[in-house]
Amino acid sequence: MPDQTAKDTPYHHGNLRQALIEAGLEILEQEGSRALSLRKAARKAGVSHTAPYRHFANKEALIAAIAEEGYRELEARMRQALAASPPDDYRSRLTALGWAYIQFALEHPHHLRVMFGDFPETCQPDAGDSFTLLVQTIAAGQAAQAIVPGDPLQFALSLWATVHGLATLLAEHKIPAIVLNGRNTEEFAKACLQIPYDGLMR
Amino acid sequence: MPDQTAKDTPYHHGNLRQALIEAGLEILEQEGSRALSLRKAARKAGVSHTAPYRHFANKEALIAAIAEEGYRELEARMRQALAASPPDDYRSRLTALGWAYIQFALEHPHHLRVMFGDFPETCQPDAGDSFTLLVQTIAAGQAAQAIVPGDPLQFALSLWATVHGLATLLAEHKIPAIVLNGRNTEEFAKACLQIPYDGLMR
DNA sequence: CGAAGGTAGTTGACAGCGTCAACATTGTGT
DNA sequence: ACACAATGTTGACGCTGTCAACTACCTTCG
Repeated sequence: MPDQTAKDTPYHHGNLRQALIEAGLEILEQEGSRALSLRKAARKAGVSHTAPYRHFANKEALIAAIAEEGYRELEARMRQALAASPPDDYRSRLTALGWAYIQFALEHPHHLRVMFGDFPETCQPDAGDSFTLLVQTIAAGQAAQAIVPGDPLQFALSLWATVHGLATLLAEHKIPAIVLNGRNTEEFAKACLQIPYDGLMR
Repeated sequence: MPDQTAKDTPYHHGNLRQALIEAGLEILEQEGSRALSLRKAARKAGVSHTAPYRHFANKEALIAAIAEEGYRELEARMRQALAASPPDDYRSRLTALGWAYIQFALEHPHHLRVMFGDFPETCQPDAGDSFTLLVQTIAAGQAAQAIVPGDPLQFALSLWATVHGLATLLAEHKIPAIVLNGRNTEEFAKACLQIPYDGLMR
């Protein structure tokens, strides 16, 4: 679907803010983060090149909004993965969380970059809910005597780092081919996660 | 030191390629990756705005060269850390490798972003040597019966992911303040690393 | 109903960017 | 000495983010 023309846009767009976010998302998927520009998003939404400034203070603000969209999607996937995994098998539950994260990264590498890239003000609170999900899972595992005692925040961050590192390295194709060695990405990634799990499980 | 003027630059610069890399590095440190431009680097090196094209095919090529510089520095630091740690204590050796990586990330966050960012063609081979260092350390630990048997490449990647994830999250200030909780970054990061180590050590 | 004012969108301008084509200068090898 | 290759310069193009000034529409109050 090409750019909007002057068909159904009677001067006032209706919901330009959301349209710009979606246009930006499309650009991201199709052309990557380098190609993401305010003007292109505006063109895609069928408005003039400065119309976005009525909804976003600057380019960064649009990017931040796109990133937030990503945080929401990521959290939804993680929540879903958790709901679909056995309630008592904490290793499975943690694996499900990690794999959901990595799947998101593989399907939307550009979106991930925007979420965790250099764009400031996109700090903690955004990924906070997903992180909390991990902390709670660990705490539950500890309550069930399945996970070693210790600061759940510390444990969560360690696992988060492993998953996040794996996700970004996979998404940016920074994994040496020798390491992957033709293996299925899913089985490979999950195998990587077992190592810290072995350190946490009892 | 401001831009070069027409003092000591007798038309031919002498070693413009390296000068541009260093100029780019300076811009990176001082103004971040968003501010890095061919024209600015050229200005800093005291040449016209298209002179860089005699040494780099395009902006990406300059960035790739800067990234390579980073890979070299990172590898040097890791090698140094390994040399300075006890030869038989494999937990210490792995911790030293990880902490060297994280220190580099904290001191040069923008450089790290360029090394592992979206700039293509900056793939595996570059970080390869540092990665090999990790693989060798693990293999040595296995030979000494200090590390659990298993594919050292797999183990290395898992640890790499943890360290890389921690490094990027710290560098981008994506660690929720609650987690850090006023703790010393070094002790905190090292504590995070102990979890996968517990899974690997015997 | 009609004027007032705010909200949302437009036009035009500016400087900075990456890149290309054409040209100028310098060093080198025959 | 001269041609040639390597290196650097000038000028142009279209793209970008952003600002200022202007315009169209909606709402709301008199």
